[in-house]
Amino acid sequence: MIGIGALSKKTGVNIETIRYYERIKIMPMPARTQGGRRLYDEAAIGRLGFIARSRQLGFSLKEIRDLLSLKDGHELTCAQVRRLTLDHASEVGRKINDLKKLKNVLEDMAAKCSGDRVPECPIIDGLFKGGDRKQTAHH
Amino acid sequence: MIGIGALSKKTGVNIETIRYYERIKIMPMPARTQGGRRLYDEAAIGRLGFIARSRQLGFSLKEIRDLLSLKDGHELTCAQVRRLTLDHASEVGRKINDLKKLKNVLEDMAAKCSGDRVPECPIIDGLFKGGDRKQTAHH
DNA sequence: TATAGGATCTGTAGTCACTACAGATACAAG
DNA sequence: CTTGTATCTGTAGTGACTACAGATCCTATA
Repeated sequence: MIGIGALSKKTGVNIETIRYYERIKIMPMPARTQGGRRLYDEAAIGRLGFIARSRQLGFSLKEIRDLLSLKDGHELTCAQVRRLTLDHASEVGRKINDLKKLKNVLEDMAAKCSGDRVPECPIIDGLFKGGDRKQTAHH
Repeated sequence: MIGIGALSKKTGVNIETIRYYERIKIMPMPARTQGGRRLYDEAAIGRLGFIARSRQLGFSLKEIRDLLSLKDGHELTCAQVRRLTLDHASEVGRKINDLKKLKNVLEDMAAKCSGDRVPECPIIDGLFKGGDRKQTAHH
């Protein structure tokens, strides 16, 4: 049984964030000392670690909730978890491609710029007369 | 002089977002009809297009404000714009690398999963017993 | 000319995943 | 027993929007 500070250190999750997770019910309400401090057991440590690692892998809290519902109530099949993971992976792949294109554009723009103190900046100009294309959803 | 609907169509920026940009003063207050509807001129169309394209390139509204202050008051030198752009590009590069690693982890996890309805899911298990490493800031 | 419908108006609240703060209490070390 | 740190609760702020309610304006058709 450890306190919130120790849990924070163990998992790398901010104290405020741990309390936030409790508030949104992704972490269960922990035991308390007679003085009111939170006390976490092994299960809580494992669960928070799971959440932290999943967040690092870019899963949303909603997705993590789905993942945890498998563990908690066996509501999802393993195949569904696999699907969720692969969907997430290809989403990441799409994001990588978007960002690569983006990086090229930025570097091309910067290459055209001499760095001198000229009244017209090619980067600003380029951004201004770029035509009106549709926006590509990447979030 | 066009209305907000036409401006939205022209730039691909949501009407609500245009009003939001006005509220946070990144777009100037437009002229109005006698009935109170917003009317946008060429300058406004250009400015919103600039903002939209910059957002697509992943610049924050704060960065865009900096960029625009060059155009508005010539407060930034071209060299500073170049710096901003290249910093942003290398930030994007870092993000690409993070995401590539991430994609590998996800795909490795999914590969270990048979897809059968087994009581223990290797993905969930992997996430649970991953050890406690520090979180890498990627935002 | 009346009216139905769309477009637009204002203002506020919700989203996501946190983070920050204020003021009160608990607890451990000297 | 005091001092200092850790934790408590509750609320508000962040960024970049998005959504809604209820009012008003404008236009096209009957």
